[in-house]
Amino acid sequence: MDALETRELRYFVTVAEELHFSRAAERLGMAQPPLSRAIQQLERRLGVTLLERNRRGVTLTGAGQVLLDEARAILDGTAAAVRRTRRAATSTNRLTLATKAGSNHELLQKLLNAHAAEPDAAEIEVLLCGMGDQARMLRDGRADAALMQRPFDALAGFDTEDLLTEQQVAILPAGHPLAARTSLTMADISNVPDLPVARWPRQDGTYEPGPGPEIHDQSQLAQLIALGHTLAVLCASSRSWLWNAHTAIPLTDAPHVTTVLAWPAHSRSRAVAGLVRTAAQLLLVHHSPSPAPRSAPRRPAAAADRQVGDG
Amino acid sequence: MDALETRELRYFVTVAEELHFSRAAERLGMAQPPLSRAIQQLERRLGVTLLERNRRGVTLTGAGQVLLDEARAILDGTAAAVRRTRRAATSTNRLTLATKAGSNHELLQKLLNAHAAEPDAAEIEVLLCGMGDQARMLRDGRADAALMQRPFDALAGFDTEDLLTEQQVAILPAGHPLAARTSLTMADISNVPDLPVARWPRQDGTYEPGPGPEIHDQSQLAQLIALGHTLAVLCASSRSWLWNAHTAIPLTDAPHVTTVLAWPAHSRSRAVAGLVRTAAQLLLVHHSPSPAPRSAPRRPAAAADRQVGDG
DNA sequence: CGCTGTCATACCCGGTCGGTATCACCGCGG
DNA sequence: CCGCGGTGATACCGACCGGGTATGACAGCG
Repeated sequence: MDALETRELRYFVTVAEELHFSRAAERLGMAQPPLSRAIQQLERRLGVTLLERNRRGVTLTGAGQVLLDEARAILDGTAAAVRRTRRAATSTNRLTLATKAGSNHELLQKLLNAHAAEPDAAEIEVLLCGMGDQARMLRDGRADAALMQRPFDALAGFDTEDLLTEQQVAILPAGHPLAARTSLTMADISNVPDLPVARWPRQDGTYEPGPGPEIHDQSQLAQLIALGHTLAVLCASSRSWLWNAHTAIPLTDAPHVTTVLAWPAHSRSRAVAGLVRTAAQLLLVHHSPSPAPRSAPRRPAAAADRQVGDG
Repeated sequence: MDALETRELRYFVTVAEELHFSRAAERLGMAQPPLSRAIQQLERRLGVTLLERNRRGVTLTGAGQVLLDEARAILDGTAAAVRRTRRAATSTNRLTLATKAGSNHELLQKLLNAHAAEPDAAEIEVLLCGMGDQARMLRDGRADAALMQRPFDALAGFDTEDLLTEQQVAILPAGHPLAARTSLTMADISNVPDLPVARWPRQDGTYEPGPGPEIHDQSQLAQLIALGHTLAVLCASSRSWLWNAHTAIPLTDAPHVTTVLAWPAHSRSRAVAGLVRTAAQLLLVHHSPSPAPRSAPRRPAAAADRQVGDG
């Protein structure tokens, strides 16, 4: 009745992407007829038509769109499962921490120091990656944990531990008139004629249109600001890598940014659990206790936060 | 090199659960030799030993434990994919909302009313389920959205929209001495000799040991409290279903409970998006604007919250 | 009205999945 | 010490099914 072999999902995803059986078959390295048959079988078993075969082309039905999303997630999941399993077999008591290159220098340093001081600590390999890549690394099993930022990064599907909340600041070329101000608002900087705001890639790697330059990494951004070609809004800890030619001005009305330690929601890795524990302790040391009484420092293991009470 | 057919994962999970090839084969409705061979192939392809075959029994290796978790998630995912696809095919512009039976009556009512008033609103089927079942319903594709509570429910893997944050209250039998108080603390109620605190099931359905009765649903709890056999800690909105024989006393030091609307993180359903939108509007109407400037009301569609700025 | 290009159908072959029989090994008890 | 029961592994075999080739049905188009 139900089976959904990954082979079928691979086939379906390819066809759904190409919307063309012959091309899909070519991409899959097989002939077109067996591919058609496989999709037909899949549709028969599900009792659902996934593709509308009109004259001149194939289109996805609503159900097909749903299955496409699901299938992609499943295939990514299996690839991640392979990687995680292989990594678990080869490197025990090691762990890969993904972090944005050139971001949160000090926090990372503190975290690594604290963790190294811990007895029986796992060896940490730091994986520097581009802008939104931590989520992908975490999702596909190339990393065990990551430093990410709310609300910028997509945290869905991860457990997180808040590490540091900070204001955002505007980074301007030092000589610019606005650089003399002691504070700014979003309105102040959103329409400066000679300083278009820098544009970051979105989740899918594309950029929304706008006058500002497209940013790929932090060093490029630093250069562009120093040259007076753009301004950027960053979290306050970015001050650590500013140049002399830069000025950072606090933004009063920009949303706060919270740097979090994130890990796959169902992780049971002892190494990750250890890192989260040290991170939580780090938090207690450097900040006042959180205002609302928290249930308990979350551990990745059981996720069993359920306590007393309910409604 | 890598493939991971779901058939193999099913086999591996069964063997890992039974830790016994013959029994696993029996459960799978097949003979033992092909099962052994399938697992061997899997291990060879992964290049990882998943099971340690000692004399007298089979044990999981570390990598095997990792793959077991991953495989379970993948298999659950495929089952959910089938359900979601079938539901998408049959019922368009319908949506199933899972909620704890007898909980958040008023909020649910408001949400449904607001949504019904919306033009072009999807038809909502309310699925009442037991204590922690909403997460499962959401995960396995039987529901499209759910009302859940932080920090009690496991929200990992879901996108959420906060709806209502409230204090917790202690529910006591009306005649009890403590019922005369105007407020209580957790310490006050944790060790009342004649009123052990009620125990709820954990994620896995088991109960942690303790003197109080094991609670299965809200009506049972109400009865037990009225009889003077237990007390319970619930969120304030539970007052709506209290009996005359009950008294609700605010708890000053219990963590606040937030009721959230949750949906699968990658959902692109238009119907869910509509519900989330009305929920967000409901929020704006009934509460003051949130203290911290939020980026934007999150929509399930793109999840593209990434905006200006980064670090 | 063929020509082209689409997906579906018909048919065949070979790999592989699963079954049966058996082996190798170990612990145990007579 | 030697069978006996019970484990998983191996050997072999048949049948099914996944894949290939050839071809059909059908629509758009020059």
